[in-house]
Amino acid sequence: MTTSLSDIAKLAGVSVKTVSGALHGGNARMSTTTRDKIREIAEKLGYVTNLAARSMRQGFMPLIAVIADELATSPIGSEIIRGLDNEIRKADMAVFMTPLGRGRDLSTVVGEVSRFRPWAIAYVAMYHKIIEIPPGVRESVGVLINCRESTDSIASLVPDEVLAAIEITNHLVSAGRKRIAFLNLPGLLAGELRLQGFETCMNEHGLSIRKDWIRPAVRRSLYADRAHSLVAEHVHELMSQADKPDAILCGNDRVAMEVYAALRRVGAEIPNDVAVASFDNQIDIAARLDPPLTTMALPHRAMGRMAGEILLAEQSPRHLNRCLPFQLVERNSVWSV
Amino acid sequence: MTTSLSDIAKLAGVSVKTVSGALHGGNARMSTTTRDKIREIAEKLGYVTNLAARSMRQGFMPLIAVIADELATSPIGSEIIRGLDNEIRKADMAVFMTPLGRGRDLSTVVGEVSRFRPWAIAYVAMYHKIIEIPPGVRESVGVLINCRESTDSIASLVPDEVLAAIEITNHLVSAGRKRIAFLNLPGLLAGELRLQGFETCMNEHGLSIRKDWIRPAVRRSLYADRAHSLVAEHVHELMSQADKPDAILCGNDRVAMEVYAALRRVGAEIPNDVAVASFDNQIDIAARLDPPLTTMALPHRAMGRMAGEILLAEQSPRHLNRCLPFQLVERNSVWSV
DNA sequence: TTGAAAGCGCTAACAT
DNA sequence: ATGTTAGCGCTTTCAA
Repeated sequence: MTTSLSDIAKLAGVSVKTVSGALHGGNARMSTTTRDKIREIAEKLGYVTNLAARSMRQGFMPLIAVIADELATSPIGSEIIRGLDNEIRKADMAVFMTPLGRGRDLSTVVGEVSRFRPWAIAYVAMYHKIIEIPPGVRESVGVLINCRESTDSIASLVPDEVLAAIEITNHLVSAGRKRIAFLNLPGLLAGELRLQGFETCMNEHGLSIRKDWIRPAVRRSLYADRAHSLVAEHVHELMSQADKPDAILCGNDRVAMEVYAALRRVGAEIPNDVAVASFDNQIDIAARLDPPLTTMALPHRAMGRMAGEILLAEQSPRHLNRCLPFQLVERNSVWSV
Repeated sequence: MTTSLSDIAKLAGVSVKTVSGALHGGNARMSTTTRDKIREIAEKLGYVTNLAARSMRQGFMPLIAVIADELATSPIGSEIIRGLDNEIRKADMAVFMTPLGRGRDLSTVVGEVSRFRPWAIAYVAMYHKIIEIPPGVRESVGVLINCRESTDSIASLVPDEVLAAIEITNHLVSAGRKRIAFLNLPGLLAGELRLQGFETCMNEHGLSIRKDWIRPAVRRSLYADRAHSLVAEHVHELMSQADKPDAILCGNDRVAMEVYAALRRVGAEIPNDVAVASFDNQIDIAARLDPPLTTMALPHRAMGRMAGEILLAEQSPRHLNRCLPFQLVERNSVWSV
């Protein structure tokens, strides 16, 4: 069926070990002639390393198992994966992604993926949250991405929501906006932290924070598609006041998308009448809105990359919690061009 | 470190084979007492099957490797994966996804994933296309998803674009629309086929097809984010004619999103003045537009599921090409509610 | 019903 | 510079 080292050894008239050294042992010393001969034969026979066999000796498969929060419809996960993949590829590892869901809880799934004997297991949440990892699997999980434990007993990587809110608010203020409304995501950790940042920044600039201009973008606490959006009515109310906002900060790009529609309906122009800014940089949406949306890009790629570094490190730190900065993506919804 | 069958065997005072039978051999006949005792010990020791070791005997790992077209930012892939995952999970297999990209061509990646000895390899394209699989790896790939070879030498699953276009056009016509414009995706197989369906349906209804109402949504042939969108000007032109369209069929949901904005700018209401319909059902967009968008959902899930069936079948068919139907998702952009 | 032993493909330790 | 051997954890054949 498939070619093995011993097949090659037989044809080359050498021992299996020599073949192993020639093909895999980068530092194995041997005559160039034998090495070349072996490689030639391997090539001709279409030899492919059997990693399962190798793992029997090494004790692990060159795999990083990634367990995702929910059955990720989201493009969110893919950026994280890409960052992680880029990083661990250097160590000749591969990522192996599995979703939770439908009665498959974390413990179950950790058990399932452990059967493959991955080098490490990462857990990634689809939105920034605090989670509880069951004690039984706590030792198995090497890093938490986009979430953290309340006790921080596992290394974790999260976006710096507070800083992001400060930066984007700052950006609005630099653009001369003083009357900023915030259509936030209710019941979400991200929303809570961003509100902190928003208030901090407004205070620093000596700008007044109008409590009734800070509103939830959706009715339900979870920002699902079916959640009833409150954007249209909020925008309508805000814009029919005598004292209108000159900027609307949005909980995420999808909220911004609805804000665009609502603003258009009340005849307000973006950004001349009202600047719009947001969080996420969901590329399909942000780049395609008219005008293209200025938004804070989540550090998904960076979280993936750092997760890789942590998992490959000699000494994986356990009690590390890093907040990674967002990146401001300037488009045309804040400055009039 | 990790518990092995022999550890359990020692503790239970039985042979390894007996343990293997008790834990994995569903049909292995043995006394209930030994079986229970073994299972209890395994549980206590936290035994986890080593699939790599098993694969040494079986010759393969219980993995389906999925090679994706491009570094999938897209949520597109995830629905396919979900369908596939659901299906192959029944056979206790797992999916293992790897993207192409940056000098990692198909042959290379097939080689890479083959080292894991997966049960089968699937290839999935991010958009419907005809591809060329290099002869060297043609035997390794078990199924093509969302694409097909020109020679159909590998089983393939694609969306039925023609039928979808017929159905959505039909839907528009049933809603009383007679003057339908089509902002199609240029240079794409999907666009070509959908145009066929559109024309077929219009002809069947005896409706006139105005050539200058069939326009490309973007300038470049590839529908990338940076591609220059022509939507705004097209809509503006179309709507400033005396004889305006009463419906606009869009190449995909992102085009529809821009059409919404453009229609709003010219003061046209959806769906009263102009109905809008589309292809894709990109959920983040379609469900959130105002009004929510009626669109043909791609059969991603179904393609994934069928791919699983094909790969698990005793006799994987090679020369099969199946066109799977889209599903009409009615929202509020066609019928006025 | 259970045990013993071989062998899957590979690498590491020890020999030559 | 190369060969020999053992053994990773599992399943399978052959014995008992």
